[in-house]
Amino acid sequence: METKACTVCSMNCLKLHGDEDEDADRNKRMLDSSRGRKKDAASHLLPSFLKKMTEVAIKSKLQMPVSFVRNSVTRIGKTIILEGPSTNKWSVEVWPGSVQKRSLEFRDGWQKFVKDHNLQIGDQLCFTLTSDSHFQVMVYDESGSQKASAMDAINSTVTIKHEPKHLSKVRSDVRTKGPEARLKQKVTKRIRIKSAVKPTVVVVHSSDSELGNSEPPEKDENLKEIISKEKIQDCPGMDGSLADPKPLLAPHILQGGHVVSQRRSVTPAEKERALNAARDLADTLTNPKLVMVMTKAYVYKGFWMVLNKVFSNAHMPHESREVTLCNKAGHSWPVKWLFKTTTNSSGFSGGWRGFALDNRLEESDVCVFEMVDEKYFVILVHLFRAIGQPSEDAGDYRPSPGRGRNANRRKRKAIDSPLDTRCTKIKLFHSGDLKSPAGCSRAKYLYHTQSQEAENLAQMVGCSQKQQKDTCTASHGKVLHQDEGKEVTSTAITSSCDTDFTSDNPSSEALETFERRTALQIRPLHAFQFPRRKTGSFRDYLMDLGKELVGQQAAMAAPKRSSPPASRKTQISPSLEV
DNA sequence: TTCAATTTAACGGCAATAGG
DNA sequence: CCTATTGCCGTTAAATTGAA
Repeated sequence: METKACTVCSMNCLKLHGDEDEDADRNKRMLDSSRGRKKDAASHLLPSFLKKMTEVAIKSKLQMPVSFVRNSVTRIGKTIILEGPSTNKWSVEVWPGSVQKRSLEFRDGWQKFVKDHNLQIGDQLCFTLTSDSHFQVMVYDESGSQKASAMDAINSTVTIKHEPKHLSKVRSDVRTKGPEARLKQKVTKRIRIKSAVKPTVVVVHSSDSELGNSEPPEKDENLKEIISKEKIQDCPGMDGSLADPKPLLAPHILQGGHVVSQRRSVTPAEKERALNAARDLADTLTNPKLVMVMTKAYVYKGFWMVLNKVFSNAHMPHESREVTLCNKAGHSWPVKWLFKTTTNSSGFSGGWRGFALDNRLEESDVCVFEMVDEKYFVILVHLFRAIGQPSEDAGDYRPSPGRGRNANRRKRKAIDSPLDTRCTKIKLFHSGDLKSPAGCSRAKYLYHTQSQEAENLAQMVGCSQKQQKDTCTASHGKVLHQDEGKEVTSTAITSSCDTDFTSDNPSSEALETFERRTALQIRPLHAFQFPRRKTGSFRDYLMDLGKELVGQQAAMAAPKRSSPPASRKTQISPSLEV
């Protein structure tokens, strides 16, 4: 029987991916607007970067800025199109950066572009990513004037490769040739080797939040219904015409972890308008709701989103736990809710930063937090921008891999996971019949999964909790950062332990089941050892330091600030205890 | 409410080690 | 000698806390 997508699903899919004709139209509109043929307020929001031509850029390759690549990597394929001021196009291959590995470089085909545009050292080029793998390039000379010789440049080869039509293709290309290529190759290689020696599998528990589970709880029918209804209302496609996809705001620019707003200052009238629009919507909502105007501390730095005390007490959990924030496009972000009894300033902590960045929140924007599920604490966030459209912004902003450790974890999960996308960590160990020392793989080689099934499987193979020393962070005497030109040092020694679930004696039946269901070869662990290395000089230093600290505990107990709460794991590494 | 200090945890880099 | 593996060290982003 033929299965057909329902109307709403089809519309959402088209809104998301577009179709060929629509893409062409959309691209054309964007290009027109960015060339000034047609005024479009959204044109300045397209991701772009500026490059001054150097000798290297003239002779061989051009490197994209790391920050640009970081924010737009999913939109840059192996082959990209450069559209010059003449509107002619050049096909250029993109390679991982040879100097700055987190960057990407224009290589094959770039020389042709340089030659055809008669580019010289000092020329300045503005690259605007107008659609996936499609850059519009403006060329200026050293004085800042548009370069006349580039205005009518002709592609001397006219062998433009087809532009990627689907994002999935682009992502595939990026995975093959992008900056993550090395990681993939390395991991793939490792998997092959591990398989060859029949690794033992140990399952490690991990929370959903840690692994960036971005889907709302399945039982959240209330939210589904709300979003579904609103999508239908929002989408003119119900009458047969598709909605014109609104361009999304460009990702925020970060400096030192803080957002550097690229937006002009907001007028009092605009603030008032956004607030009124939010209040108007709030008045129509039947669920518990809270209207909040964003401040710098919420969305630019710190990212500590404190909620109104009355609302918190009435509707938020009276304990610290994970909640789910959703935007109107239906995407969700797991966010840590920190309940503080002492200061009465409970709020969103871990995860809120990602939500704020992904949804391009800015100061003076107004959020209406609508509690759509008080059982699972699912909150729908309606966004009203101080600058821009007067109505609610229902832009299709999605959880991004972001930056930092969570980002890498998500990226790795996407690349490596041999299971489905929702399973717990799988840790590979050598089997005991290898002559090399048995030892744990390092965290960076862990597989990440998060399903209840995998957790059950872990128990099935007889896993038990095991404390395993993984890392010891010692910052004593090291310069941590600069504070007003003065070096600030830390006197703390901290250690952290991974809590793993391992098994010394799993049943063969359980292992077979696990092997069958995970498609991984596993074998009982005969010897579970962590060989210790020779004592190094730094280790000696730490040992001495540990002794010293034990003798000076009284002195250490008087830090600049009050002592940390008992829950904190401030301790000297077990290996340092004397 | 804001913000700086502190803690936590991921992971890159490197060196030691083992095996071919 | 080369390659693969793995433990340790150090850095850093993100999370958390409490004082101002």
